[in-house]
Amino acid sequence: MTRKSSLLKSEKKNTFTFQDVWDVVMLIPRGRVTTYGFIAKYLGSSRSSQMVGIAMNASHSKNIPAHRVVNKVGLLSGAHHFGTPTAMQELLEAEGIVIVENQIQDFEKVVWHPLQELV
DNA sequence: CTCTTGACTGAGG
DNA sequence: GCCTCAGCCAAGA
Repeated sequence: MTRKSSLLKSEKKNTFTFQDVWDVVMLIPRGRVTTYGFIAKYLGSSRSSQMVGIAMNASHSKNIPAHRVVNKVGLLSGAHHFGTPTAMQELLEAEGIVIVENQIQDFEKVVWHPLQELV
């Protein structure tokens, strides 16, 4: 069917819940990272990247590899929310990622694109 | 119901 | 590269 009309009107809200974010984060391969923006875009709301960050804040005590999510330039913007200021960096380094001054080196080589690689 | 809080991002200057 | 502004919206108080 033609969904032209249904797209013009809101056929479905492009919202997502914390659980949706966590589901995607758990798919990030070991030794790779992704960004808040990519997750938001994958979930159909590319401008809601900040919601992804809030979801990460709520992921404490859960089995979520939140350390594999960084901001668009490879900066460990969420490092402060781990137990110690260096916990996030140490987790990433344990997976082979090189970090200098809170910034991932060779970011383009380790970033994981859900839209491309998750089909 | 209202209001605040953000681990963000893209555009414009 | 820097800074500011506005859009985005779930969750909790």
